[in-house]
Amino acid sequence: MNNAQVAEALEEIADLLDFTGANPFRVRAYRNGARAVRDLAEHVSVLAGEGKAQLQQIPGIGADLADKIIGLVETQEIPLLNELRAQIPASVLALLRVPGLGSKKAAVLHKELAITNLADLKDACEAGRVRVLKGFGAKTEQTILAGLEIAGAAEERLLWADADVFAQELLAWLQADPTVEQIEAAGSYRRGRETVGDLDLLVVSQQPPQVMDRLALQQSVAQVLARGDTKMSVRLRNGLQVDLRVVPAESFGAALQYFTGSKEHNVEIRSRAKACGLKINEYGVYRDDVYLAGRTEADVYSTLALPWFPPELREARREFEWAAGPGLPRLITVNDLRGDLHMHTTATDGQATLREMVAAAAARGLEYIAITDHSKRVSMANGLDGPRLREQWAAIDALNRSGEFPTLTVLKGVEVDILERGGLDLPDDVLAEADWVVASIHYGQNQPRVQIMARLFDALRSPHVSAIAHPTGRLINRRQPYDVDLPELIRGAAEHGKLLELNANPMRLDLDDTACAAARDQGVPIVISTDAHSVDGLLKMRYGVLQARRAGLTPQAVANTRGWNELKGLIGRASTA
DNA sequence: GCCGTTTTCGGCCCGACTGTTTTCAGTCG
Repeated sequence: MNNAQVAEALEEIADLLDFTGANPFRVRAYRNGARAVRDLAEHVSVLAGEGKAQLQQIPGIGADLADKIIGLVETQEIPLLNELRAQIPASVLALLRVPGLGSKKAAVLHKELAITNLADLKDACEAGRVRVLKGFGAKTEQTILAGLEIAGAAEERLLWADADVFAQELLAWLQADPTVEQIEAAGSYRRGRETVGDLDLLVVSQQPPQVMDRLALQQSVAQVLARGDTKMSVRLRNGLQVDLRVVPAESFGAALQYFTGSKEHNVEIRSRAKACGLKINEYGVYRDDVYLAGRTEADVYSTLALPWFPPELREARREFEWAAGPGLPRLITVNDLRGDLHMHTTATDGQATLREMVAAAAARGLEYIAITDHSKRVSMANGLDGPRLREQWAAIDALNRSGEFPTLTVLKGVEVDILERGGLDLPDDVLAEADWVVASIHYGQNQPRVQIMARLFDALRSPHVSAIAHPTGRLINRRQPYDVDLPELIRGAAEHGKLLELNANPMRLDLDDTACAAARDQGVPIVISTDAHSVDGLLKMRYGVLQARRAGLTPQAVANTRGWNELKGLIGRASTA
């Protein structure tokens, strides 16, 4: 039973309790518990084995949830969950995904009309049976029908990189309005989440209606969902919802703080404010209704004796602990990175030649790059065998010697496949000649965990391997990662002195922020690499950096902030953490 | 159900907008 499964069970209890009209704070307690377990770097099942007291160390897990988790780990079930499932069909929970339907209205639909799934709901709306219910009306019925389309359309969150395109477009569009004095995008986009569910835009203007009119005219806006004096919501053609808030200048910082979130971070902030006799809302910080601050975020935080938090840290994980103790980490930036250690060329499945990649990297100011084309097992990509690889390495030697790119060192590398039956795809004598070897799994991804781990440890034990590339095999929104025991992999990397790669491809980011933080805590250096298959691919570094920032990584925690000679010294050196 | 530099009980962030209401509940972020 892994953390995700335990978290899912607690989340399901929260959903079902919510549906039954349970105490909302009890519902929230289950949700908080689920989140705490999901964010845990260790195995919750291991902690459960060590006893109740261990589990209760986790913030958000009390005596009751600890018992339930222990029971779940031991018996694979939670009696409360079984009872709730018997009471409420699983398909009913789908109703909660319809925008505009919360637990209260959904429960009424289930109870009064015996609606158990989305198809029932559609029928009932079309037959006019919903509008006659108490608290519902014709308008609600229409809202539900419109919402059903969205719920049905497999509501997918946008990748941050895709949301970024729309955010920049909308910001530029609104910026052109002369009454717009300040503008910023907030929400999960500003926090740099891997995926973004909606965009929050914040504007200072003396003329809110004019700004709202302008937003409605933007070419990608399909529909205005709601519009008031200060707030407007629209839906873009691609389905993305955009919320616009117009606030006075003295409230801009408070509103930016508020709408950046996360929700959990804000709950903590407001609780603290309340404890000091202050009130914080999106308009400012108040004592007895007297305005104290709100113009900038730093002003707001300083009323609570807190530092300004980089948005990437605002998840109510460890930022408050850091603020109270050692101070916030100096987060890594793109400019800290001096090399890129994973990229492909036309020798295998890349779109640019060796020379083109090298020229682009030099133009970007990188000090070193490793060319890491695929090995022969990856036949679809025309992977390299020993002779072809040595041929490429000879070309790299010649390029380095030529002096054509004096500021850039090109390293002889390879992305060697970890074979299905274990072992590496190239002989030791070839790998021994490389400057840099990343090992990764491409085939046999459905194998059981023990087998996957055995293969990964084959790579960790090889004296020639420098780093494990895409250690979880995750593809966001696409495919389940392979079954890897991440804490064990991190321990193995620490023991054998290997690095772990954070793939900067925004569709991969296969070490999530929790995993990055766990590696940091175990003293395993992270290497952020683009895995570029084209010249433009080299620009993706910033997506990986965003992920590293969310994990609170400093430049010291990331290997390729160092010069190549220093980085080389990290490989094979067992961690001291 | 969790939690405690006022508390082991009584709190738990706060406001905008909508629709169905004649003063407010539900939903959302």
